Amino acid sequence: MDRPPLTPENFLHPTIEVARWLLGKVLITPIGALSIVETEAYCVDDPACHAFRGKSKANAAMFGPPGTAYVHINYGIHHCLNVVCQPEDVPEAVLIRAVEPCHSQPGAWNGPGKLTKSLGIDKATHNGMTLYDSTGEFWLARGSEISPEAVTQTTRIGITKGAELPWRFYITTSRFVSRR
DNA sequence: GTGATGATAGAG
DNA sequence: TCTATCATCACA
Repeated sequence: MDRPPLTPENFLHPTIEVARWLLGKVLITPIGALSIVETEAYCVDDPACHAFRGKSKANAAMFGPPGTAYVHINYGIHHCLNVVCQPEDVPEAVLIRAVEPCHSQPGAWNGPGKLTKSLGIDKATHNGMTLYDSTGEFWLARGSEISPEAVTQTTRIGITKGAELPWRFYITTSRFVSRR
């Protein structure tokens, strides 16, 4: 199975497009290959974005170079995995909300909190790592192309600001999306 | 030091 | 629909 890794310039397109484009791509993890079925975009002008109010220690990774992992904790307990887009100092990212196991794997994959828990991702060890290094434990690879009609675009979930922005994408037929 | 906030999950 | 729960941030 030939899966070339993604490259940093893949994340230099507009964040919304990257969020859409990331569907069907493959996340390689120590416990298997997972295809991405649900994403959300967070942009610099977006009030829901953690970096909207400026740089801080917690969101510093979002200001990093494209293809960096930004892991944040919300509600004190849940880790969320993002892929940083845009050049350095432009805090935009795509939240990976759900993945679908390529093979049958144990664990829950629907929902950003469960996803990172199942993968053993935590902020201390994974925040700021690159996601295009095929020698690492976590990286992104090309997968099947998803046709636009197979994708549903809708509003984001679980936020109180900017909730009307239709910046969430998921594969319509996937059973692993966290919510329709 | 104190209070507010939140990109969730799970229960009712 | 409602809320438990806690890391992090803003402010004093």
